[in-house]
Amino acid sequence: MVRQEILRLVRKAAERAFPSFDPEKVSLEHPEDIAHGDYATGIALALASQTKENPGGLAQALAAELEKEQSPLIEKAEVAGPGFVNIFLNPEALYRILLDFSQGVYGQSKKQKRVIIEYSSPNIAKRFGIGHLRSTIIGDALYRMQEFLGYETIGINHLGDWGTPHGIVLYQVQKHFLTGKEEQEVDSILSQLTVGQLEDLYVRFNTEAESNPELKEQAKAWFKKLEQGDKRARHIWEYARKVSSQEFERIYARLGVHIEHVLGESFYEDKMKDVVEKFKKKGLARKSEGALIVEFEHMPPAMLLKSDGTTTYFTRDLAAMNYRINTWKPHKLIIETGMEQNLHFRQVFEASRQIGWAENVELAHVGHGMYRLAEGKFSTRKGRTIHLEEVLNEAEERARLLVATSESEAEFTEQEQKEIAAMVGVGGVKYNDLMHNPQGDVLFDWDRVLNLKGNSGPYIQYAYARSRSILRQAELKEGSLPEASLKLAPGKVSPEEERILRLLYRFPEVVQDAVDSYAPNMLCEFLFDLAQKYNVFYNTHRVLEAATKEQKEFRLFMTASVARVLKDGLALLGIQSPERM
RNA sequence: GCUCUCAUAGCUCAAUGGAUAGAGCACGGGCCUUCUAAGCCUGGGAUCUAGGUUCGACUCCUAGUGGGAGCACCA
Repeated sequence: MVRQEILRLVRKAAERAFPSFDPEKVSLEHPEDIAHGDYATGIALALASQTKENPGGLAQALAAELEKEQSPLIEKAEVAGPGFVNIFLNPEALYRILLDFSQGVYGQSKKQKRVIIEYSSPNIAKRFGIGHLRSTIIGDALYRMQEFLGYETIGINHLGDWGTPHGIVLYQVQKHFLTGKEEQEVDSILSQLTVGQLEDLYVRFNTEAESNPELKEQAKAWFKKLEQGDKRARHIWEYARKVSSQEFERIYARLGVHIEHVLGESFYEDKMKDVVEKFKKKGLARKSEGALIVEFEHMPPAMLLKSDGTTTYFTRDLAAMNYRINTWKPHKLIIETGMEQNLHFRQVFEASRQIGWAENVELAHVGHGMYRLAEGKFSTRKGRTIHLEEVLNEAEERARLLVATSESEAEFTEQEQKEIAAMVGVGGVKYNDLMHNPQGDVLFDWDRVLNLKGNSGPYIQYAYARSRSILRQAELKEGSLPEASLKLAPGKVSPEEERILRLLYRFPEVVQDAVDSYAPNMLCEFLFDLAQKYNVFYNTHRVLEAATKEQKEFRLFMTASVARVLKDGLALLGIQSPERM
């Protein structure tokens, strides 16, 4: 990565110029205006305020030391403004980097660090709602970006398949479908139940329970039966889990998401007893009002066992922590869920540390905001949800209407139209989710979710399709760009081209930043910026009819680099790039 | 009541403490005989309030206002 190398050089120079300055405090940024260079550092300013020296003089000293490094990467370092040192990259080095990019080589380092990420984690017996899109897609993007950076990444789908809510489903199925039936009929009755029906039963229960709170006791009793291994409870539960998993797999396939391990809450069923024992033995658990709790210094307590002896999700998540850390020995464990679980995971992490499981692992909870309706909020319990399939169908339909009016070189067949509409529709829905900072809520608005113009997935896909169209018509074999195309230096190329060149090389560092801050929206931003700059170039200059052979080759080279980065960048977001649209 | 989180243009979002706060949507005006107009150009518009820290604050601290979430038998 370019930034790492520049940072190293600036630190070395700073050590010589200002021996008292902590090299760790060296800051590096991309100036907004490219006239201010590719990188800039304001450390002379920071230092000057401490030593009361002239910041301009300090900056001069730093720039001089930096020049002495004679790095092939740096063309010049100059002092500007109140005391910034602006660093300009050497065009030739830049070209070499971009040449690698055009062939998909990004200089990723193999760090061999192992990272576990838990994401998606829908509840069984409910259809896949728009709300589950966030965890699924943010998690998927983080997964892909980490792999890109060279981490060994393990994905886990922590299916919500255990706990009292499932008692509701068991109770309802028994009451409405199985009461008074013969044992041999049960299988055929169950096999006709759909996830939609299970969800309806759940919603109905909650409505009825509002006027009849006693029902909740029934649900609890059924969950207890399940936990104790009651045959009927087990039977219904297994069926609900199976039919839900099939439904989820269908959605995942459509989203292009694959999660290696499906280890739902029920997987930890037999591992919880041990967890409870360990906490008791270490004196970390205490009886309170009949329940068994763990206490914390600056947080409310969390419950290991309810007064009826059943476990809670706190118990299960602790068992999951223990299992994952023992099984995979990760350097880092990330859990992606809604932010309403922030406190819960702070408790789980703290408890894990108290008992000594987390000594060699960094724990991170990424809590995302939820989809919000302008008129109020979604609630599965009350049946106010938007199912993801509905959204995807509508998005694909809108994309298909646009594809039909495409000005692409050739007509699309029916099949091609369908494929493109799927890539564009699904890509648009995903991008709309990922472009938001995970922490914030996302206002659900049909027109926005299905937007195919402006800052959207399809906008980036469109820029890609245009660039590919040019490369096709140039009949260029991939990876066959001649070195001759590198003769044009920045400064000799147009501003539209230079802006692209000085943006492209940042791709890997943007991915790094997005991973470090768990924010795929940073990559969205970058790709949109790049697509936008390419569109500006596209509208200002010709590639295929460039004035000189040299210029044409240069523009083809740049187009190939842009195409590659757009495609690979979208892929990290889990979005496909159609060759034509 | 306590804790966490958010507050930037009419709307939806950007901006590791740095140089003139950027986009998109919407609205007004332009650009297809030329590589895809899902595009480009152009115009108006914004940091919740009051203090503080800093050479420098949208960013950090304190208080307040407003939205969201959580706070033991739901997950």
